[in-house]
Amino acid sequence: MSVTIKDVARMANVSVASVSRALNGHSGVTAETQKRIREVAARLRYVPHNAARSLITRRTQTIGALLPDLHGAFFSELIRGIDLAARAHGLYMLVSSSHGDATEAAIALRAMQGRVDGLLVMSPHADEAFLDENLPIVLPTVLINSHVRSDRHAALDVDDYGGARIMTEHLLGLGRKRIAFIAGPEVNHDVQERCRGYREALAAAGLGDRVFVLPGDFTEESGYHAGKQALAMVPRPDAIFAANDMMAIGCLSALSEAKVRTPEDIAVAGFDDIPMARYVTPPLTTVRVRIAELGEAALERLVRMIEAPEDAAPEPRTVVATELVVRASCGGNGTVRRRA
Amino acid sequence: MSVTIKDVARMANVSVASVSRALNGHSGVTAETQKRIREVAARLRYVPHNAARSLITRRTQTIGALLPDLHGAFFSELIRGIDLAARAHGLYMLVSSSHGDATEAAIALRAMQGRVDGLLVMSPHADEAFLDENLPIVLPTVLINSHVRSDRHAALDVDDYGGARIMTEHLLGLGRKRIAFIAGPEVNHDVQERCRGYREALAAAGLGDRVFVLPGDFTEESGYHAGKQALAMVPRPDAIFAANDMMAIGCLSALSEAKVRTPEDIAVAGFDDIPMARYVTPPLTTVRVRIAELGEAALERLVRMIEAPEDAAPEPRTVVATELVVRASCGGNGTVRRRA
DNA sequence: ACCCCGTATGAAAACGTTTACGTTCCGCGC
DNA sequence: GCGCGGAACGTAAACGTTTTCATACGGGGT
Repeated sequence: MSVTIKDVARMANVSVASVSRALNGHSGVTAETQKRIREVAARLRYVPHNAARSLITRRTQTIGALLPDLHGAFFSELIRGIDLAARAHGLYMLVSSSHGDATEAAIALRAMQGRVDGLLVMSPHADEAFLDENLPIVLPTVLINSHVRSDRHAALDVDDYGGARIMTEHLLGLGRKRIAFIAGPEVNHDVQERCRGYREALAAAGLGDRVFVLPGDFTEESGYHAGKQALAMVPRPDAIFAANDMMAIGCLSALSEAKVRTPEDIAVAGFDDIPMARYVTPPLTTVRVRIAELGEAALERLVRMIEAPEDAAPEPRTVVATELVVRASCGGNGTVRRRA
Repeated sequence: MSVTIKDVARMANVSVASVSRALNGHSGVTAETQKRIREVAARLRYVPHNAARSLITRRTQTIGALLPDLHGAFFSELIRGIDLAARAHGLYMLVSSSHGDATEAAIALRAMQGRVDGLLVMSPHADEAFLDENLPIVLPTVLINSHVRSDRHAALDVDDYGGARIMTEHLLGLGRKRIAFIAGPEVNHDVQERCRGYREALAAAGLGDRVFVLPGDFTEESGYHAGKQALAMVPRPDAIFAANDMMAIGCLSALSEAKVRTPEDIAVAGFDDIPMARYVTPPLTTVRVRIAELGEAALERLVRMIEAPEDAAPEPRTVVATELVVRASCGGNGTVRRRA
């Protein structure tokens, strides 16, 4: 059996109330009593039972993170950013991921009830109705990269559109005229925005009839296949812009296999700037997303919501900047251009 | 205010006991009563308060993971493995990381009290005394890659020694005679074991006097510097074995910068088989550690401990296998050799 | 008709905290 | 000397569950 506050109280010849006060640093207890209680607590190795505490205080010092998956560099970085910021606020992080379908996500969401002070949600299933159905009342929630536009939940997005647009413009600026785009999973909100950036950049350049979208699913293999497809096109594209880095890397393999030179014959660009992007041959031009910062920003936002009184004005939807990272795969010179 | 079990009971004209029974699928409640209660609960969007529940059941359906850091592919994979297995058991994962010193780790450890059913610990600070001091009584605990040898806690290790030894033997088998080793942080248990594997393989080959250990700290930069140092040695090594992949990659940069050919002049090998290893030029020969499997195995072990009755015999210390992955950086041909 | 037993249900205790509210006591000003 | 105020401390309620125990009820065996 675990040692409880009662044991400490008995040993120190005080009431449980005094123990609670002493250990939490509240007033109403003599310095010497406090000292005595602290000593007894330390001797007994007393550690308060958090479930009991949060039952009464309605605080758990924990935030929940609902993620679709944990695969790859993106989530790794996201979690790291969240954890970093959480730690700074003395918060812990309850992680739940890999829910393939909405039912699983719903179960996970409900399991968070009474365990967390707030929620960070990044899930393709998290639409408005889903949240209403499963989210108990007023749990502060921040949506990350969600297509949901609600004024009841805060939202934080990556500037996918801006990043894709500036990349497309960069390729156009290098003189490329036939730019193909490798898309990702259709349901993915980021993909849609990236694709939109690509389309609109072309349209703005008067090349609206040169939109070539190849299918992909974010995996290296799909990028490889898309690369093959691009090679089969007549006339061939002179640039390929993939919706993420892994597909761009797969595409590079397809090109080098076909002895097509990068960037001379076909320029290649990706999106995300995963660590690997610097190390492939040739180094990959891409759009950097400061993922850890995204996580940090999301958590900071959540903390503000948790601490804010009811009446607090809802903050506007926040957009996290992306930046263009030019490397050899598109014939650039290695500069980084930041974009708001 | 949140809707509680009492609200459901009142609305359904039953007692809270019946609601509890109905919702938890216990016997002692008519099928039709159960149905009615379920309907009311759904209508009111009732979600049980987990803190209250675990206060009485002494179960939280949560395991804690105490990690030193979240940086890099290793922890990403580890967490993924843990999460995967946890999800299969209906468990959630409370993550705490980045505790720079023992004090922070202790705070994190204590904060887990009453929040988790078991603990996965991977921390350089987690020695026997530390655990005794801060770990409340009988919380089931699995130590990952720890140097602590205790029969009170379960332990799970990567076969660092075996992996390093087989890699060194492989390099020797290719005819390399002067093999340098780039070490990692001194306190790191894995590093020590890897270094031991390297030393003993050399000793077994009668090359005990050709042990060259260069300092490193697991970062790419330190690998780069170690590469420079290796180049300055007379006579030069004909192979460099880095204690992890990132240092091997940094080393590759140093060599290519100095126009030294890999593998013709100097073979290079790493350890971990991070995703990037396949993509660098030349692709990196390395020792694969199935990190996700390590995480899964650790969690499975923990689950067994949680479910096991007190009297259960302690399982022996488990070692997770590594395998040799031969790629171009040491002149191999791309095979994988498994090792128990 | 009566007893008994199993089943459905309710009342209440318990889990370990925090905190509102009393109570005691001491010192101070009149 | 007396009342009064405030500090120190204790008592007990509250948080939302689960579970033990008691109770009511209905039916079958005698």
